[in-house]
Formats: sequence, C-alpha cells, structure tokens
Amino acid sequence: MKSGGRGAEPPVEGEVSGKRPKRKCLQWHPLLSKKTLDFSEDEEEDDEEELEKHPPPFCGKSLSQEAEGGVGTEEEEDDGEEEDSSSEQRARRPMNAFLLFCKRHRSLVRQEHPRLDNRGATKILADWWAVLDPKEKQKYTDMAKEYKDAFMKANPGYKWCPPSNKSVKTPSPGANSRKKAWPFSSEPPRDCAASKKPAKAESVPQINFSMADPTKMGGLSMLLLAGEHALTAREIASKKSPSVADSAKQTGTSDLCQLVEVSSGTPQPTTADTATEGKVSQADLSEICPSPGTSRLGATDPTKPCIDPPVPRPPEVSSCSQATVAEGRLSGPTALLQLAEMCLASEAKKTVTSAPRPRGQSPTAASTGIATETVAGEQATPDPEEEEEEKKREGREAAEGGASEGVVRSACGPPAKPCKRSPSSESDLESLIDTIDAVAKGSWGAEDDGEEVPRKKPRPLSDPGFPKRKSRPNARKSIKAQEEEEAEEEEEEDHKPVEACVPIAFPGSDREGEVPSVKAEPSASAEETLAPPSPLATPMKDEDKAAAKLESFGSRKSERTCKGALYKTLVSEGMLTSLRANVDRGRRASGRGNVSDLEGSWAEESWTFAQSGASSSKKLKKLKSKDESAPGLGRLEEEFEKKFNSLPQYSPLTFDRKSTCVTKKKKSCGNRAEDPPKPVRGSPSQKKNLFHKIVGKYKHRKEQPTTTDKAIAAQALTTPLAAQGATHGGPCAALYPEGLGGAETLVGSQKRKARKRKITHLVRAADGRLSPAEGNRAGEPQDQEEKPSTQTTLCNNARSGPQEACAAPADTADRPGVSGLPAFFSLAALAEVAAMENVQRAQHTARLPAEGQSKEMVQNHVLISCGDQ
DNA sequence: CCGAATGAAAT
DNA sequence: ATTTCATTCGG
Repeated sequence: MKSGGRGAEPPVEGEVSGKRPKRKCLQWHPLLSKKTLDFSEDEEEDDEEELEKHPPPFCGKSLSQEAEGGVGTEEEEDDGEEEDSSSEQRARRPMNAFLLFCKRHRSLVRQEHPRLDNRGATKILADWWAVLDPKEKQKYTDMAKEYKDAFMKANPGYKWCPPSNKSVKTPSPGANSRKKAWPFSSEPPRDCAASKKPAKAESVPQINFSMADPTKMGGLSMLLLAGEHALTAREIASKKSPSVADSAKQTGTSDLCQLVEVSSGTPQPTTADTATEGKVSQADLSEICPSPGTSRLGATDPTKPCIDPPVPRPPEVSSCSQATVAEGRLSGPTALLQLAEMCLASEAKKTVTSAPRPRGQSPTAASTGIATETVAGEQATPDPEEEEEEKKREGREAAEGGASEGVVRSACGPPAKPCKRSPSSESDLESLIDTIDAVAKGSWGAEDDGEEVPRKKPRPLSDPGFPKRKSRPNARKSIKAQEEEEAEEEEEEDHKPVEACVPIAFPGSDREGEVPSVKAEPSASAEETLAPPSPLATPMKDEDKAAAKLESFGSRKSERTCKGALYKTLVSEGMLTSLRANVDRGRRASGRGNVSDLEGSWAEESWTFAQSGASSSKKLKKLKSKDESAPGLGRLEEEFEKKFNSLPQYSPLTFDRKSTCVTKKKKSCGNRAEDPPKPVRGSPSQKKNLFHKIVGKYKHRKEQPTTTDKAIAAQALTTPLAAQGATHGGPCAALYPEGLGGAETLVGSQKRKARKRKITHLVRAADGRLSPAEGNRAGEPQDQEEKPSTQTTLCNNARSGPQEACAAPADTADRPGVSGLPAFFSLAALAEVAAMENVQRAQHTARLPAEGQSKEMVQNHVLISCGDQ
C-alpha cells in the first residue's frame, strides 16, 4: 500500500504484501533508543524484569532461535513461520559506524541549526564524518563492529536483507503503528505472553512486549552485554591496536557464545520457559519485588525491598523537590521520578488505600496540580490525590517530569547519598538533577566502565542535607565549579582538557542532547527539551550544560524497592497496567545487574548510570514512551547506550559555534564544553590535504558549504594558530584534517552516486552550480545560521588562541564569508565570486543572505584556491 | 513515508 | 555494480 513501492510499513500490521518490510525488525538494539513509542506504557515491564532475571527465560524463542541459528535454516525467517513473530522479529540491522556517529551528533547539529532538517543535518554530519580524525572514526568503527558482532552472535543467521520473505504479516495490530519500533514486542508476547498475559490483563492491549520482548531482550541484551563487555574491556585494554576488534571479537565471541548458548539453550524449551514466564508474570508479579532483584542479579541483592522509600524523606528534600518542580522537568531524573512516583503511590496506597482519583483536571492542570499535590503530600498526608497523580502521570508522564521528580523526591526520600557528580553540569538543572539522583540513588556507585573510567569520580560530596535549593549551589561548588559556566568552564577545560574531553562522554549529556528526539512533541521541540521548564535559568545555559555534561545518575536500589512495593500494590489493585509505565521506568532504574559482567565494568554501573540518568531522563520526560524502549531493551539497550555514549562527541563548535562569542561574552552558552578534545591540530601539510579534500568534495558536489565545511575551512585556517590554542582546542579540534590519508576512504567527497530515482536533484542549475533545489534547500536555511556560526567559529577559534583570525572576521561582521577567510585567499577572487553570487542571489533572496550565500560560494572558491596552492 | 548520508551485506 | 537497510525527523 502506500504509495511507495515497498512500503509496507504502514501497514505494519497489515501485512504486507509487500516485500520485506522492514518492519519486522526486532531491534534489539540498544541504541535504538529512540524509537519508542509510546505504547510502552502499557506493557508490563515487570515481566521483563522477571524474565530477565531468570536466566533462561525463554521466550526467547524467537530470540533464541535466532540466536541459535536455527534450527536450521535460516533463522529468522523461519520464525516467521512459527510465530509470526518471526516476521516481526527480524532484528534491525546494526548500525554502522557512520550511523552511530550520526546518532550521536545529530542532536548537536540540530542544536546549532535548529532549522535545519534532518537531511541537512545528515549532510553536515557526513561532512564531519569525512573530516573526522581517523582515530576518532576508528572508535566509531570499532564500536560498530562490536555491535555488529554481538548482533550476529545473537542472531546467527541474520541476513541483512531479508529473504524475501514473507512479509510480514503479523499484523500486529497497531501496536506499532509508527515504526515498528519494537517489533518484537508483539510477537513474543504472543507466545509467551499469551498465556500469561491474558490474565492480567488488560494490559493486553497489545503488545506488549511486555513479557516476551523483555525477555528476549533480556536474553539478548545479556548476550550482547556480555559480548560487549568483553569487547569493551579488551578494547580498553588495548585500545590502541587497530585490530583490536578482532581480538576483541573473539573474546567477545566466546563470551557471547556462551551467553548465547545459554540463552539459546533455552530456546526450544519454550514450553518450559513459557511456563516459567507465565509464572512469573502472574504469580511473581506480586512478589516481583524480590524476585526480580534476586533472580536478576544474583549478586545484587535485592534484599530489602522497599526500604528506602519509606524511610527518609527529609523535609529538606521536599523543598528541593519543589524547587525542582519549579524548574520544570529535568530530564535526568526521570527515572528517579518515576520511581519516586511509584514509591509515592505505593505509600499512598498503604496509607490511604487507593482512593478515587479524580483526575479531572486537564492535563495542563495536571502538572500544576501535581506539584501542589506533591507538596501537600509531603507536608500533610498523602491523599488520594496521589493516586491521582499516578494516573495523571500515566497520562502524561512526560510532561510532568519535573513535577514528578519533585514528588519523587519527597516520597521516596532520599537515601541520602550524596553523590553528586556532575562533572560538568552547571546549571540548576544539574544541581537539581544531582540532588535528585543522589537521593534517589542513594547509592550511586561508580560509574562506569572502563572506557569511561577516567572521569568518574563521583565524589560525593558530603551530603549536607539538602537545604533546599541551596543544596544545589553547594553541591555545585563543592564539585567545583563546573557550573561556573562561563568562566569556569573555560578554565576547567584548560585545566584538564583531557579529562574533560574524554571521549567518554557524558552519557547523560548525550542523552540530553538527544533527547529532543523524543519527537513526540513538536511543539516542545528543542527549546523545551533543552530548556528547563523554568524560564529562569537561561535556557540556553541549561541546555548547554545539559549537553555539556550531565551525567546520569542512577538509582538503583531504592527505586527498585520502591518499584517493587509499588508494583505489588498495583498489581494487587489491578492498576498495574496503568502503572506499568512507571514501573518500567522504575525498573529500568533499578536495573539490575545482569549478568555477568564480568569485569563488571559494564554491568551494573553502566546501566545504572545509563538508565536513570541518561536514557530516561529526557526521553522519559517527554514522552514516556521512550521508556519503553528502554525497558524493552533494557539493559542491553542501556549498555549499548552507554557505550554509545562513550563515543566521543565533538562539539559543533568545532565546526562552528554559533554562539556568539561576541554576543555573550561568556561562553557560557555557546560553549559547551562538550567537545572533546581532540587536540588535533594540523600541520600545514595536513591542512593542505584537507583543503584538497574539501575541494574535491565541492567539486563533486557543489553543494553548499554547509556549516561544516566552513567550519572546517575555518578550522583549517585557524588550525595552525589554534594549534597552540589547544586548550581551547576543544573547538577546533575535533576534526582534524589529518585524515586524509586516504586510507579512510574518501568518502566524504564523493557522495554516493545518486540512485536513479534520486537523480533528479542532481540537475545543475544554469550557473552550473548545483541544482537550486539542493543549494537552496540546504543552503538557505542554514545559511543564516551557518554564516554566523562560521564566523563565530572563527571567533572562537581566535578566542582560543590566535587572535588573528578573530580580528579579521570580527571586523567584517557583515560579510562573513569574506571576512572569515584568511587573507591569503585572493580577495579579488573572492570578491568576484561574491559579486556574482550576490547578483544572482540577490534577485532571489532579497535580503538576507545574499551574503551568506555568496559566502558559500566564496568559500568554495576559496577552498579551491587553497587547494591549488 | 521520503529523503540525505555512509556503510555493510546481499544480490 | 547495484540495491537494501540501518538512524533521524522535518516536510
């Protein structure tokens, strides 16, 4: 249907006749995080957990099957036969290095160029990728490989292209209408779930992957994890050697294999498994609390179930919470929030028993209401309202994120763990988050994994008790000022660029940045996402900060506990369904340990961290939907995520920073320290190469320069200068020209030839330039921003070190293009170009940008010139 | 749902 | 050599 040829998508359920729809994929992947839909709410996550916990869960049939490879034959496909699942099941192919890169940086790009659409962003990303330092690239490549390997292990026979197959079928009812995000859910559930689920119920609505998926996920994830884990470790150890991958792989493989085996071992036994599951689902549910934890992690002991929640809850906290609320939603804490909510709910129940929940208020009101409630609850008693809250939440968890958090805090009571970490967070947000985390987490552990290792240090500050918001400041301070934002940041960077830079990245931050992806709310869009609810703080700052680093936080036990309790309650009450979402989150938060983890590095910590902070945070907030993804994927996802996060993220600044250094003096906004580090500098020769490259690129595609390019150019120019500026280097650094060697592939320049169908856009304009469409499309929108940004970049660069660059550009604010370019380009040439451009464009675009465009042209020319030189 | 990009795999 | 599909998300 649909127009498109293959389309099957929409029909998701629909079967398809179509060819292979992509839909079916299971997507085990971790990263996929985003997808998520919303349905997640419904499902019961618990099951997942439980299942997960059990080692062999089972359901996995599909999974296992795949893993096994089947029983013969082609794995996946077959499934289909068995269950339809197969159809759905098909896992999505693992992302390649570039995709990983895109995923990681797209948000940044978008941040810079809000107006730019994804296509444009993709282009930029491609450019970045092209110039990315080989080393950096290698990281992504390795990860991709790793990912792929793990994936393959998990799905032995996986074919990138589905055998024609059947199509999909499986109409899953709508579950995924959108994308199929979680295909698997549907299926598995069927098997396993079927039995159990029904009873429960209502939840049923569909999907669910509740059990099945999770289960699977669990299995997979474990596998993956293990594999990754192994790999990672290895990688870390020998990060240097290129071949690492292989070795790692092997190692990983074995581990994975084992895991796989384990899991697969179960496969057939579906029955048994199923039974188990079923059990779990229902029976266990009630008990869930303990069981999951226990089973899940042997190590971790779930032990005390809900202790935390009840306990603490200092008044102070409450105040904090309020503050939090005020701020709006923070992302990070989402998980916490949920947890809190859960806790709260549970408490409430206990106390009050369920009460009616009015819920009348409209959503909007809800938030407010909630806040109020929260407060009230704290002080006085939990009222029925709380439940209301739950419901509301349910309805719109996302929106309320902030509020909920607050609630959470109060409810759960912070265990008091003081940990704050935050490397860099600066803004209130951070502090808030930290606080929350701390509370929630209680124990936060270490973070992570080997790769990231360096940074960690969560040094807890002592927890002074949270004096309301003040805590925040204190915290910050104590931590050291990361937040200082402006000034401080710089300094910090200077101090330890390296650390800061560490590729590792900030999981949290990342997410934040990405979060926006939530997609659900367009309106909210970036701003909201980024910006904290409360206006007060500068939104930008927050963003930056967030982006900059927020880390995650994790809360495990407490949440878990809470969750368990809550869960129980809910279950008993039947609310489970509704809560499910929450639970998820909670669950997620709790994260269990999972497996192995051999070294452990990955394991708990990672996810812990990931989970709460990172992943959930934003996403959840906005939509809860996201959760699901998380839940579904669960740890696996998280791990990947974590790993993913560990990948270095380069700041756009590098390329271009919009910011405005000028505008704000502070770099605060503009700068985000995000980027790493890469010192990079290029030698002249390198530069030259770079230019060549660029030139070539342009030749091939004349497209617009895109920010990147410009940036690059700028960079190149500045580079030398910058070199010293290393400190700052941050900005410049990222990409370094070096790469060219060619080894990498020249990809950048030559974009893949257009497919026949696409060719259209290739048409050349009269001038010879690219077709207007292209040029315009990308160019225009970006132009404005780009231009400035470019300049900015320069400025920044300059700032960093050399003033030369700056000076020039600064002067000519007007003509960015020209100004930016270094003197050495022939002005005349530039001028001509510009003139031409202007003329042409002028007609078109009247105002604005004529320059901008011209600039582009100019740059191109310039570049070319350079090349020649 | 297409598309822009890169890459891996399949055909 | 070409085609699929993975991720993103605005049109």
